[in-house]
Amino acid sequence: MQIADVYINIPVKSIAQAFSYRVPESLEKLSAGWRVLVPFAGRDIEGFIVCVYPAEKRQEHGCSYPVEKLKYIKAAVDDEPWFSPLMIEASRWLADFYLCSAGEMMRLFMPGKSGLKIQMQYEAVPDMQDNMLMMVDVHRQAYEALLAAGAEKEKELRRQLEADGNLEAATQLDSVLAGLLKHGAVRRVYEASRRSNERSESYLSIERPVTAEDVEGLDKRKKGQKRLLAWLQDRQPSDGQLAISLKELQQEGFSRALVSSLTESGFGEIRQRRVLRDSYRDFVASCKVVRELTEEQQRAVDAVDEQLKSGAYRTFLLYGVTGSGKTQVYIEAAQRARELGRSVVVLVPEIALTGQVVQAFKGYFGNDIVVMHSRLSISERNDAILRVRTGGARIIIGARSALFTPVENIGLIIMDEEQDSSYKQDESPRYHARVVAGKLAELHGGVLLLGSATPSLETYYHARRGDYGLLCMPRRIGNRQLPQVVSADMRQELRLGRRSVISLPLQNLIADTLARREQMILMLNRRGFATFVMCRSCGEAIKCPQCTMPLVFHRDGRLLCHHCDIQVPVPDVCPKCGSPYIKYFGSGTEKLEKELAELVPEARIIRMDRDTTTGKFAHTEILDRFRRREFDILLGTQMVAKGHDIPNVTAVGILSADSTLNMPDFRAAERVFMLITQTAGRAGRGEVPGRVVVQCYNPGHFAVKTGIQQDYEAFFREEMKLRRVLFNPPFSRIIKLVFQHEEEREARRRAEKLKADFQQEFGGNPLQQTVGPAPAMMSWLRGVYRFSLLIKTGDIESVLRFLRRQGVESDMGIMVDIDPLTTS
DNA sequence: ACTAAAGAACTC
DNA sequence: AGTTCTTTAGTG
Repeated sequence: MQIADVYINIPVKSIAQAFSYRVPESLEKLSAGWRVLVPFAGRDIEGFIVCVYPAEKRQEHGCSYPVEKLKYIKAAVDDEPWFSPLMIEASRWLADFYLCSAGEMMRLFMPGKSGLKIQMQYEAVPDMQDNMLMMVDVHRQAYEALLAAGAEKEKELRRQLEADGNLEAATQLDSVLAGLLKHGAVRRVYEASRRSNERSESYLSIERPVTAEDVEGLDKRKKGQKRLLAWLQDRQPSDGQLAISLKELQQEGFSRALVSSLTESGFGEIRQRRVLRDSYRDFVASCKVVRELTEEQQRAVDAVDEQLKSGAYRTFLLYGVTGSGKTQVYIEAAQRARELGRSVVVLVPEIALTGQVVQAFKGYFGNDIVVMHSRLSISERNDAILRVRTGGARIIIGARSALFTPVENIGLIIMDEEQDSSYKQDESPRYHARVVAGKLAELHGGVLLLGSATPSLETYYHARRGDYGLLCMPRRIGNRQLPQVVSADMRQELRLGRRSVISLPLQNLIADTLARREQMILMLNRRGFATFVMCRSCGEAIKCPQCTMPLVFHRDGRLLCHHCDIQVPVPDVCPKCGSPYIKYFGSGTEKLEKELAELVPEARIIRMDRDTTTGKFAHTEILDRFRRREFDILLGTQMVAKGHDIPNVTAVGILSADSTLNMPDFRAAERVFMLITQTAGRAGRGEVPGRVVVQCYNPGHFAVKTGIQQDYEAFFREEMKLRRVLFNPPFSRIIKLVFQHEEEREARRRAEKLKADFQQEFGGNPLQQTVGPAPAMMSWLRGVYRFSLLIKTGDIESVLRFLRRQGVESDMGIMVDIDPLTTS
């Protein structure tokens, strides 16, 4: 008798452990990595097998639960294991590190949260007609309907009862079913179906070569068929086997009816085949294949190549200024990995940037490419996985979730713009793609290549220490100049009585750029119209009812919470004091758009922020239209600053470069520096040198200054001094714990308790510090008070052990964030 | 004395 | 999370 240890696919901390099941003889093929259907707590649910062993070895696997009491696995979900042993190992390690369950990590390796759709149905137990309960009409009607139908979902049963005219039974179906269940006249059954839906297409198949005689031999009246057959003869592949989809034939002007009549004349037949959806299939290469590398590029590629050949894991930082040709290095490195028969994962920070990388890679790798990100439908992702598994594509391009493509033998993981904050997942499990990529590369014996012009402090620190290989590319290709950046002091603007969002220097730049018929980008890092709405009588800002964050006014008249997407009607009077004096403050992209339209009515303006980029390709579409010069000005949130390369853009305006500088967060300066350099880097990608205006309130701050000078090294030196003094990363690592409880006092008390235990354990050790507890970012969220406690540590392993001992892992009231992006 | 609702415990 | 077991409040 075989026993399987199974993780249940429910993201709940309290059942984050393996449960054992007996493997039925019919399913003896099962091993670690299979997805299965198991009975659990009175229902059926999906689980992942992590281990299979004979019943006699039960003791060794650490549990004395009697074997006879174990339930049987019901079924397998797929025809093969879904998770490789390596994926399970990676999940285990990551779960240990991020203090979540291994099952929760494993879920990330599949598209959607589960592979099964499980629905509850009701089934009548036969021969219960004489039950006392059946004296009541409604019960009898429901029972008989179920008896006639077999098993049915509640919805279907209700519809059935309505159709039969048993309206009373239909309306009280809930309690009727509860009664029937209790008396054993009805039982619940669970129907599981696979979640992926496969798409197929019809195609014309002709298995023997079409000859000129065939075409001639057709009846003279069959003109259309003759034309089609002749066309097919031209398109004939060397082996003579034709298989062309009806859709393609239709596009060539051959109707379905015509194709059928051709088959009736004895040529081929119409068949069905599965198609693997790929919305990026028709992307064309954006540039011609370049073989010549600069000396710097060549050195970088050689270093990666040598490491790849050694088969040992190592991380490299490709530290190259904007325009130094990092993409070419990625392509060459990927080529080397593919030559060794290994898979490649290419990560970009934003889904919208995948298209661009696909275009860059297409010319070199053709259909060896597959795209993977969360905006693809689950079915599309399943198709992509199948393409990887059947060997059709081994270069995976996508956003952070692409890391979890179930793929074998990864030789190279590339993370472009590695400093980008979107590499951190902001919901549980709160992983950082850099950490996951590092672990995967280590387990696969591969190379992790981090690329950036302005690396995160952590990464650059490790590269300088020699933990990572450092590959520098300080020169721009063709020695193109860096853009000229000037600041506009918004305090002075105000002193001169100028209250517009757009400063005079920026107005001049806009006018000049338009006059020269060049394009420009404006970045304002807040969407909406007015960023907060306040009562002028009592000073109260209108807040989100769920999370108490201030609401943002949008031009279409909606009040939105940018955190939980809740929509609230705009009040006529203050909800607190009843005063009608409600005023709108702050400016977002919508207001900028309006002011800009008034300032330069002749300019063609397009806005890009989360409100205008809802669709899968909305983002690419806006950029493409801008690239085609349908617009003069692209304005938007920081998404306009990320990675794309538009040659005719010669000017950039950053509207609020340092608005987040005073946030109580140790990364505030880093964020401001990155924002300025990244955005400024959009200017002057073509022949004309770029010009940039940075509007700010703190032109003297070193992050603003070094940002304007685009001097990463200077910023790094200055910021590292502060980080060292304050024991902040990279000199320490931070763990954020958020304690949540309905009672404010209890939330605080539990935070204090953990802090006391921590000090008991590590007290006096200068490398083990706590900060707080303090009210968390959203101190009240959906009826729950939140307090956060920070741990700064020089020895994260021992802290993780301590937290595990404290039961943090399985405590629903504590949210853990390792290496959080913000500390507030 | 019995039923419905609310809360806690448990899930191989 | 969802089911079932346990306790408690509610009813005539």
